[in-house]
Amino acid sequence: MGKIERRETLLGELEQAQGLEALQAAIVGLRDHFRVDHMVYHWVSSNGEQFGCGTYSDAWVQRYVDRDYLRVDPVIIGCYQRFHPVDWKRLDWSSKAARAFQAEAIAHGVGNQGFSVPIRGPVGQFALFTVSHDCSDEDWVRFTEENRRDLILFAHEFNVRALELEPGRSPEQSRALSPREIDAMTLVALGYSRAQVAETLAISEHTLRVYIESARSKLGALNTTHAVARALSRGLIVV
Amino acid sequence: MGKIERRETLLGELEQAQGLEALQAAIVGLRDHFRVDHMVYHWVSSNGEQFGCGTYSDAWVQRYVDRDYLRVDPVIIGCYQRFHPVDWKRLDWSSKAARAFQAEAIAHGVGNQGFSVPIRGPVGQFALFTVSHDCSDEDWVRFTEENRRDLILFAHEFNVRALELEPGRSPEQSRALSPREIDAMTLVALGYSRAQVAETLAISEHTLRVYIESARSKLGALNTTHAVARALSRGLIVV
DNA sequence: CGACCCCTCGCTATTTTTGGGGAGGGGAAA
DNA sequence: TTTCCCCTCCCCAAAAATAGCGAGGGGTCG
Repeated sequence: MGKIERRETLLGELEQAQGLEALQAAIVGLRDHFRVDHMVYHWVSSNGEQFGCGTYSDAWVQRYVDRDYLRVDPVIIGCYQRFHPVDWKRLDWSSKAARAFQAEAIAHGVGNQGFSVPIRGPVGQFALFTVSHDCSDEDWVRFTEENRRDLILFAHEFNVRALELEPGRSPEQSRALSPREIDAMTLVALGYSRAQVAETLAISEHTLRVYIESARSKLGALNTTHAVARALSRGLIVV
Repeated sequence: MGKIERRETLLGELEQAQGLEALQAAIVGLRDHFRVDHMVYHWVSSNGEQFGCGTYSDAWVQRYVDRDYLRVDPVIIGCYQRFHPVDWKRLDWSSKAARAFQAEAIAHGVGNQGFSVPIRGPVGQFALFTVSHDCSDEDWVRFTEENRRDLILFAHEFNVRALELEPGRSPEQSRALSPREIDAMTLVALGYSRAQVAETLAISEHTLRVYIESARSKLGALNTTHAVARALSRGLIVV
């Protein structure tokens, strides 16, 4: 069976995958398909909960969690700010903590090469699809050039499956804001004071306050800042 | 030339594409490849600026912008809250405004069927890769099932190109928040008052204030609400 | 070593926001 | 037609956030 056919088969299997175990099985299949040391899908849900599957050793995963390496790992830090899939070599390993982390990772069997695809969800979800391997720089460049597109595709497919696992996320859960409320909240989110917002919208400050309070009660928020946060998280306003 | 080869050729061309004109040319090529009526790539940058390329008529684009249909279009509203690529039929067209919008869109040559792939960037960018066509429901289901993966792949490729067009976006432009600042801003975003946050973090309210002000200045924000909005938009905190 | 950032604490005064009332006209949906 | 929501305006008192000054110990990086 050729490479393309095998890829199609794996994609088909992934589309059928239900639940975390199936994803775990799928990622092992992918690792063998790409002939790399490790493949990991890791995901931070909108409520901060973490979740993942992959082929790293349990010891490494445990250590990673215990020591809160999320805040140290240049792969995470870099990908949080990036949009493109990225080769680990292009990340910032200059800090002392990062280098110590890297050494420890390699000691735990993580390859010296890596490639990660970041993907974001609507309410702050952040997922990382990573492939890691131990080889020379040249071999790695060749590998990533050959497989970049496939990796992106698999990353996306994993995300779709993973999102299904996220509990109780109905898009219509919150009443929409009225146009005026959206205007008001947007300007407030942009840092304008109430007086400025009222002036900008050409309404009295009292009226403005009614909008803000109305939006707050619709969003179930405790105060204006909370309401802005919720409106942003739910995509009701954009700044 | 077979379909797969043609796809590979188009992907190759897209990877070479530089600038908006090249993207526009690429999207026309894609439309012909997929044999659909319209294909559009549309992107809201982190500073709110909009940008797009595609095959909709100028009249429709102009009208869309003039009437601020971004706030009405169920495709935009729905995809903002969603993660998956979505068929237009699954969106909420129940409101009067939405139906009026739909009728007008179809009158302007937009197909009755559509499929959109939402993709998000690290600092609030939001992109939508859309294909639209005029055909029966059955034909459309067949089309989307056949081409879903390819559409996702092209959406991603467009994003990579588009991000290159965004001016002066260095990943390190915004200093990261310190752990304590993240704690503070997160709790503030959750609606806690300063007193409550200080108590929760077991620090004095004065110290807390230092964190908030520090975060605010790092984020270039005008006030706390603004800082929370920016931190959320940039993915520095999650609520 | 010096510079820089992180964490922690303090004071006073002013400005702003919030919470509680109430009121009327217009439009859309049931 | 009635009901509900949207838009607009007003007052007052209490609570909260902001602005300005200050201090010290700890770590990392060049």
